[in-house]
Amino acid sequence: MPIQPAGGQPADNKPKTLSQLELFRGLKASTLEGLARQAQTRQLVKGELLFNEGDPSGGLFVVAEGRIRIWAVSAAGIEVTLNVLTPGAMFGEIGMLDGSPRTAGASAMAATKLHSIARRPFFEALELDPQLTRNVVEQLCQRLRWVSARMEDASLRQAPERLARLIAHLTRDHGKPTKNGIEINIKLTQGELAQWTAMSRENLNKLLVGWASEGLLTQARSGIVVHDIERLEEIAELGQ
Amino acid sequence: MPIQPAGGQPADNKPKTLSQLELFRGLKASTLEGLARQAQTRQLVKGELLFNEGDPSGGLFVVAEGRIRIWAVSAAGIEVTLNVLTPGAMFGEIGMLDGSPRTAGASAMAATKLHSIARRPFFEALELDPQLTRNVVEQLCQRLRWVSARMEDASLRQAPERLARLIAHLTRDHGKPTKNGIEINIKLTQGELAQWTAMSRENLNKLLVGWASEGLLTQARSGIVVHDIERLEEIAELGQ
DNA sequence: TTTGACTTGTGAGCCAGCTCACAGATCGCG
DNA sequence: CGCGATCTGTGAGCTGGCTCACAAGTCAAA
Repeated sequence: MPIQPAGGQPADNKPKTLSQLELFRGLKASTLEGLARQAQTRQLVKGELLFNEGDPSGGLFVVAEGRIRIWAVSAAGIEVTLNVLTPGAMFGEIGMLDGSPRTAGASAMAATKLHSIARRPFFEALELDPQLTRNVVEQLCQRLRWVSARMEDASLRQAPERLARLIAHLTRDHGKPTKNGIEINIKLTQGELAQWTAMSRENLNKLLVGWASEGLLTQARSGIVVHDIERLEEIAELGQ
Repeated sequence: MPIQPAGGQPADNKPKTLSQLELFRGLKASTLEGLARQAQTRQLVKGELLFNEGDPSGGLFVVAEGRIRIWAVSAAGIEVTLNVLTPGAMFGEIGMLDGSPRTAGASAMAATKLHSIARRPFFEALELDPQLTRNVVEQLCQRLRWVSARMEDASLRQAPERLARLIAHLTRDHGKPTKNGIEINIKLTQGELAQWTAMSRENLNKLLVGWASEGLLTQARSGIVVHDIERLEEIAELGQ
């Protein structure tokens, strides 16, 4: 299942703040201030678990620095990455809004700084500022479309297609042009990429090596460098 | 991908009206009347296409009688059923809310009666009744959880697990107890079930025949009769 | 009640992608 | 600098689920 970073936030690595979120766009200054005042900041070390599937839901989180992985586990214990969130992305809002327990786990893939907003102040802000409600609906719709698209991917696409789609998206959202291609500087191991695309590490490796030998991309220490984004998108669309 | 009927509406076959929808629960009588007055009714024949992926979005629809199938198509032309909606279910609300084009197709699996509400009157009602906004958010959250769960299914579960999950859910939502088991009287061909669980018709048939020979269920003309729901849920949870 | 069009049941063979089993490359830390 | 630990690269099977190819039911309309 190729899951792309949500929202398409720009990929610079500066710490992100609440006011930069889509969700809070166009709010009254007073509402925004109120929320910011009540927000907590939290620091996670690499690998630290933020919450588990089934935990009671609290507030929503915003990634300020680092990387958060959202995952689910099958009955057989296989873990699949549902999403990897980079600075500026928001998560946990569903649990906050409807109060039901978390449906997936979240943990830090690196040292990560988070902002969090508890349910109470958020609902107070909802009362005070009708724009926030509109934003919430808009964000939910967007999330829903995104998840639905992922679901189609998961059931309609073959492994190479899924991987190509993921890399193409990462290139678009996080790519930095260099002399001989576009570099994706999010450092992900092949194992992490494999979980993300729901395939085995070995299979992923073979695909990557194959594409590298065709000159489509190179694997550098810093990340993948894409040389032929057109061809990659072709594979993403049509398979092989 | 085992997709279960959304919302868990009761399975009786009486025509459904707008006022019975979760989305419209607790509204002022005047709001409800206004919406009802503006609602259109539409009759579809078996197989008729309501909308296609990519079509501009109009209003939302409510199934009054019959059955609507929501589907997506892969680049290779394979069609997967994302959902089958029975009376009382609502769909198309995302397009209505955010105005983006339809992300999946919808067509009638049988003669079907629909109510539809256009964007304009809905947004007017949103202004007039704050309860409607709350309901919208709640419904969106529910839908989102549901789609996410389906996505997990799609990438984490094997074919037998997916099928068992679907049948277990259909049993819960649409089952009628009879002398020797619970009968699911939604008539679906094996081909339709196969699309719904994203597997081949042949594979599905083999699973069904296998389970029948173990006494887990029988295939009757009227639908499937489940004899051993516990065992079925066991397979749904753990595979084989 | 016959006939054509769907459905259901089943076997044979194939193949993408998985697991298992290593070898070599790198990386971070004492 | 050296040494576990973690990644990356690859080959050898295995297998779930797919396609293909029919035979045998069922059902609805003439």
